[in-house]
Amino acid sequence: MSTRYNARTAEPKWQKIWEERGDFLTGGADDPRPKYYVLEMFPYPSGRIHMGHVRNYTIGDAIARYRKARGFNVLHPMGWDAFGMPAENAAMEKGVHPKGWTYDNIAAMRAQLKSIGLAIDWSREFATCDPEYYGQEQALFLDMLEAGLVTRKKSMVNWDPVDNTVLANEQVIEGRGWRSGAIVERRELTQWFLKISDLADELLDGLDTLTRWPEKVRIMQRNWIGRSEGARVFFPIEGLKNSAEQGAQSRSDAQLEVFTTRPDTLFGASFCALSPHHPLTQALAKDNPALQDFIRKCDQIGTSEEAIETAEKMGFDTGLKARHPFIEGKTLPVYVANFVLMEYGTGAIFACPAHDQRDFDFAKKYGLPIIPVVTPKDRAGDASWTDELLAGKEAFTGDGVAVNSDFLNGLDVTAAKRAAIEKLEALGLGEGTVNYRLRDWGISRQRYWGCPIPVIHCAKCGTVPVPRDQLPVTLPDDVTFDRPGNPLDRHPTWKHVACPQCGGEAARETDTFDTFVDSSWYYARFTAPRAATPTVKEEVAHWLPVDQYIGGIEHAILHLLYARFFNRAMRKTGHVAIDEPFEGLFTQGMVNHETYRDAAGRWVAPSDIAIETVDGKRVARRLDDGSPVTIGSVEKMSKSKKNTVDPEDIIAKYGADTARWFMLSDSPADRDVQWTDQGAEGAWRFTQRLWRMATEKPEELSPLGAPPPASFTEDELALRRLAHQALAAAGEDIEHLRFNRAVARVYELANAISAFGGADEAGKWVRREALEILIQIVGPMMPHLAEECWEALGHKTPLSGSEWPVADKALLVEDSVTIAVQVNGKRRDELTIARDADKETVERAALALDKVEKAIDGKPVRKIIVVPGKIVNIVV
RNA sequence: GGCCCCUUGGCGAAACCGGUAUACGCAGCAGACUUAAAAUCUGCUUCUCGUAAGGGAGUGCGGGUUCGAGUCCCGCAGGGGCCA
Repeated sequence: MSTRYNARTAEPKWQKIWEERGDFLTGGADDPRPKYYVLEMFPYPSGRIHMGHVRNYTIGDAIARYRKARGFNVLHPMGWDAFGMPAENAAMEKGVHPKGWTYDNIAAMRAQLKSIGLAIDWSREFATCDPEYYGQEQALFLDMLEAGLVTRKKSMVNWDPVDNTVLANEQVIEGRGWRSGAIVERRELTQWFLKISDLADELLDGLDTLTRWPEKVRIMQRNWIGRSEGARVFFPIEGLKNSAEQGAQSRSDAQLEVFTTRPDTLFGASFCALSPHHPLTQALAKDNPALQDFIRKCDQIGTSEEAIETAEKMGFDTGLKARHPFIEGKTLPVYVANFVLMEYGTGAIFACPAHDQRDFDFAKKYGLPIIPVVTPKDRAGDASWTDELLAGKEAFTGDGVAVNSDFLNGLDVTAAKRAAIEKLEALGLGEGTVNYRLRDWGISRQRYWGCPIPVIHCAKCGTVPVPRDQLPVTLPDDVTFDRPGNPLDRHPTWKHVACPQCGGEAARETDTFDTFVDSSWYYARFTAPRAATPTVKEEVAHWLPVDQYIGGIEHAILHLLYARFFNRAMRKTGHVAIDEPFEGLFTQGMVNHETYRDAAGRWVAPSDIAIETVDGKRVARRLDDGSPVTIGSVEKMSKSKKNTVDPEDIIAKYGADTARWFMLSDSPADRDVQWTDQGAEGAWRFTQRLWRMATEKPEELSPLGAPPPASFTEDELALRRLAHQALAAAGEDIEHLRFNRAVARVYELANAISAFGGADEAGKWVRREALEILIQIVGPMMPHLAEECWEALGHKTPLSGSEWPVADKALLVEDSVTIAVQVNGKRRDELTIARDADKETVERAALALDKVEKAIDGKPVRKIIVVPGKIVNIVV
């Protein structure tokens, strides 16, 4: 019965059986099995899955199936990150309603995901745009508002003039909006914020507990939080003209408050600088057109730190003088400078040009003094060093010894910082403090397709939360997208409501949440997706944290930091009982593909070309007109470069299992993988080979359930050992997401079974044992094919309902081992010897080898190192 | 510029705690089967000297530690990521 394996009929067949059996429905809280929660980052419903999804969900699926077979009660849900701008863009471009567009896309993508054969509990599915979900999100927000975790404040925002919305700093890439690509502008708006910076230390310390996270991600988050210890220093100001300007000070009696990470360099200070948005700057600008002009110029640079960093340093001398806290009678000029950020520290700095690059550049440009106060340790007392510094282009920012610094002289940087802070505190002119790069999370978006912020603005009562019994605040359906701006704001009736407190005329908040809010708690909602409260105590206690979270590295900072914060905020408001939501994190690599361009330099899709090998070189041509195509570099699959491969085409041609197998073979899951036709062909060939092995010669297999034979030959024992070793190793590999190694084990075992000759009863029994183990290992990775083979072998219970086999420990260790024999660290021969042979026996056997004797060449043996089971090294 | 990571055959890669480098796959070559092709099966495939037996070199480059280094340490080069 050597027919071809037909994925097109087998895959839907098993998908139906799994669904009917309810194999992947999660067991209740009373389920005696240990819990295992595996979650992949839920997709945005763009309408079509791409290869990145296939990789992400195949990895999670293999884990889920393996854990289930190992006796865990597995929670493996799926949902949709369904709010966001593409739906509104579609509305503007194609005139379809965001809601219809989104739910249609969800239906299409759900069908595609199902065709991959994922072991998902679809009964828990939800979309973030379901009112049942976002209503609970509004309830969470009100709780956080009450708990003081939310604030509303004026702030400078990144305004995207094309999308007409506020962007988070992380959404600004190289000064442009991450979606529209428009150059971002600065604007001041009143916004809702979640107070993530209040939890900066908690979030930082928590990173140390995340031992099952990639070190890389933890480092990125640590840098993002950017904790820096330093000092606040108060510089008394001279030359203020009127009290209005004094009133604008951050401290009374005309002091300028400055944050610095280098209080040890105070003696090298040569000027102070204010941000263009500092209150004092604003006050001074009121009757100073030149300064107003200067501020405008600064704003044109953009808001990103990078843009500000790379822009030419510009300054405006205010004419004010700041008194040096340590040096009696010394004053520093006060500038407004474009490189000082209002959002970092206090929006004002003192500058020490010798030891800060930006200050250095600025001082050179405006001819301000450069006073070195730290010298490198090996140049201490070397006068020429100062000349070199002044002549050069670079500030000295390293560690060294303090000089020209009065009471600090001779101290290293760390000690000098401490001493400077102590002195400032004694003088009442400053104090040690901690500053963070992390800023509060602005969550207001001027968009329609998002979760409405559940507050009402009343002229009399101020900002009033929407009463709980009026939740959810749902989006109106009758909106138009014919104009830019927020449709909620211009809706004729939606925003007009009575104030819940005084009953007077009031207006709803028309901003909606940043979609990162939606994705910050969906993992918790999956534990009780239909509950009338955001979470259910028993369910979150049972299921959280997520045991294994899987997604792209691109979310290393944004999503993962927000979710960690949100989870803490949920804990403080009584919705969850743990700090860290994701115990294990795995970041999978991207799917790449070669790129192709035609003679005119236009990108050409892989499906439009044919590749042949001519004289050992790969040559590509267009399929339609045969014109030559240049083969370019391998890059991340993207629509713009047209180097995508549609999963649907692959599934139609080879079946889902082939695509899954390809995704798990070869490259480690955390590295990028290159999609190639040959690789896909290879994966497909293996599916056929496995099917042949399971079906071709049933007469060479013992009947199902036949009793084990009394004894085995050496060959039989060898195959049994290999099978059980592969089983044990592959289990370990899958547990640690090392699928490429598990795949290699599968090939090894398959090769051994094919080469196995045993034809007697014992041989048939061993062949069946090995084959069944092979198919069970393959099960989590190519589930449909494995089921089909399993059934062909006579099993009545599907693999989806079968337990993972237990490897026989006695078969995992060999009786004899082959070890290498080295002479002076150089391998000369190998030696097969009993595993438990003692040192002396091994030494004697090693010395008796001809090649070893020859290599020793009569020289005296000085030492023999024996590592049991590994190696012998003879030193002569 | 700072922080972090990576570099192993023609290619993707493996090598667990410092112990036989290149498992497994892809591509390639040779052969079997076939009228022929596809499919399948068998063998070869790090480089180098040699007909062979056998020898030598070899994990980006240069050093070091060690009986022994792809693995640890120092320096350099190239590539990538994040933050600037």
